[in-house]
Amino acid sequence: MNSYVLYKTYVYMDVSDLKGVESRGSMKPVTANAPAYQPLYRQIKNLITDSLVSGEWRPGEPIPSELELASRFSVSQGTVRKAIAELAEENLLVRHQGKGTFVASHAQERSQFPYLSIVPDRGGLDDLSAQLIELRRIKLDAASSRRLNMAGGSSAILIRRTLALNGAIAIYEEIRLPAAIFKGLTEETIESFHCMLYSMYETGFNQRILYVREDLRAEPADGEVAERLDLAPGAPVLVIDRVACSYADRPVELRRSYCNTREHHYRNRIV
Amino acid sequence: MNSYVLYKTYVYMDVSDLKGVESRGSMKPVTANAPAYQPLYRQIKNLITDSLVSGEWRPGEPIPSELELASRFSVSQGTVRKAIAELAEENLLVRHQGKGTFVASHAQERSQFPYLSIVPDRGGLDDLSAQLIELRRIKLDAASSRRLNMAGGSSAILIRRTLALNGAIAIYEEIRLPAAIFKGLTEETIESFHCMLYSMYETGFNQRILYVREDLRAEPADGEVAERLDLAPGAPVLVIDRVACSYADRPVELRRSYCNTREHHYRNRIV
DNA sequence: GAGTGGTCTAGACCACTCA
DNA sequence: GAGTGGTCTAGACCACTCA
Repeated sequence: MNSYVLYKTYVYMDVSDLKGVESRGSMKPVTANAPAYQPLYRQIKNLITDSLVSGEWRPGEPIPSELELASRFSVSQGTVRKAIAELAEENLLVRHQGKGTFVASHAQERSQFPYLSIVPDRGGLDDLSAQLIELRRIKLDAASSRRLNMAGGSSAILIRRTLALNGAIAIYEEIRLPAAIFKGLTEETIESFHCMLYSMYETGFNQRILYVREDLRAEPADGEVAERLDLAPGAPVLVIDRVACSYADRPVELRRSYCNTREHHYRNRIV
Repeated sequence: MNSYVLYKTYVYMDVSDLKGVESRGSMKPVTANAPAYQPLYRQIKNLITDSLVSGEWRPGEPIPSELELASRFSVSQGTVRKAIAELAEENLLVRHQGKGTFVASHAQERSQFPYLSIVPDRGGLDDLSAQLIELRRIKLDAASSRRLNMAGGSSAILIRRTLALNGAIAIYEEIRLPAAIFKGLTEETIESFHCMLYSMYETGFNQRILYVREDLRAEPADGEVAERLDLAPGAPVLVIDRVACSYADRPVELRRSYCNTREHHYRNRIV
């Protein structure tokens, strides 16, 4: 178990317990090196997050029960519940009444296509398939390096592919992955996970995608894009620049998607 | 005060209190006409929502304190807190420690430009201004009527305008509002609220926008769009079709925005 | 100092799952 | 029936705001 100190400023304490402690019930840290004051449930939340990041509990696995964690951390069940509630809200954990609390996993998610916002204009999305064009090593340009918090010229893996929605190719995309994180990734690995890249990141490389940021633009289709999407050169195409992030806001994937929006659109809900 | 019956299936009850009551501690409703079982805090949440919809408490105003509501509904403060927490999560209420809980209002929001996802490629958005082109009455076509849950051919108000971001026109948009809801809306009303339409809906017409759904496409700019946005005819433009909804998922605005994305983009975060 | 929301505890019981 | 998460209560005290 990790070692840690909880700062219970709310707890009833005899003054004799407070030897060497400077403040009590204040916002100030208890010792000079201690982190700034946080409510207990947030400290518990951070401890649980540490265990998730370290891989003590893996995606899909159950974490200890609320009562067990309460006993481990010497707090009430209610405090553990509040910590877990926030983590569930942020999609790090999933709770199932009667069964337990589990580490969230793309492999067993309600949404079959996580973070795919492109949908057919009419009817639902039943079938998604990917056609790999190539996978090769590259050196990152300055802008991409910066977006991945990496040094300029770092090596990366470039994946190019098209996606067919309900059988019709609608997306061409280029994906850049830091080589340092995705050591040993091959075309075979990708194919064994079908098109579920985020399941593969999680299972194969312990990189769980928690959220993505996207920048969208309308641009004219160029040579290869136009060809892949069966568009006339210069025809409008929806370009999506994505950064996918893991724990602690760490960016682990860059993706540029070119979407033919003649029979599809990008669906979004705000708030 | 509204009249209501709370179903406390968890409460200690003497059997003598249960005359005429069919079930106890089960999922079945207590009477034939009663709504399906819900936890107490959700019943409280619905009662508070009713008061918001009816206008008992108006945007920006404080609602009664937690202890006062707990006493009104004869439940514990914790149960009221849980109801309020969900409403705050859904942006219906805003809590301020030490001050109270307030009905959320676009007029006093952290974000100055609610639901505006278009941002400049470099630098922040400091200044937003609108140029009204026209406001006139129209009959809705079939598709628009359907999206607003209205009968075909209903009358509506059409607003056309451009938006300038940091001084440069980047958006041309057409807005359709049900005439039945926005009776008496004039150009002067809009101008008195500057470009803050959602503040106007809220203050002038008691329609608070809670969320929006958007469908995005890349399309070629046509005559007027191209002209307004200073684009060559056929140049790619980002088209956003929005439905803005109020309480109870009621759609109250249709908006089609054409965005020049040469120096701006649509920014989104998923999960 | 009075009043507000925020945190924390302890304990009871319900709803659900699985063996 | 044992174990899980979910709801609800009562009560104590903290953090913050305002007069």
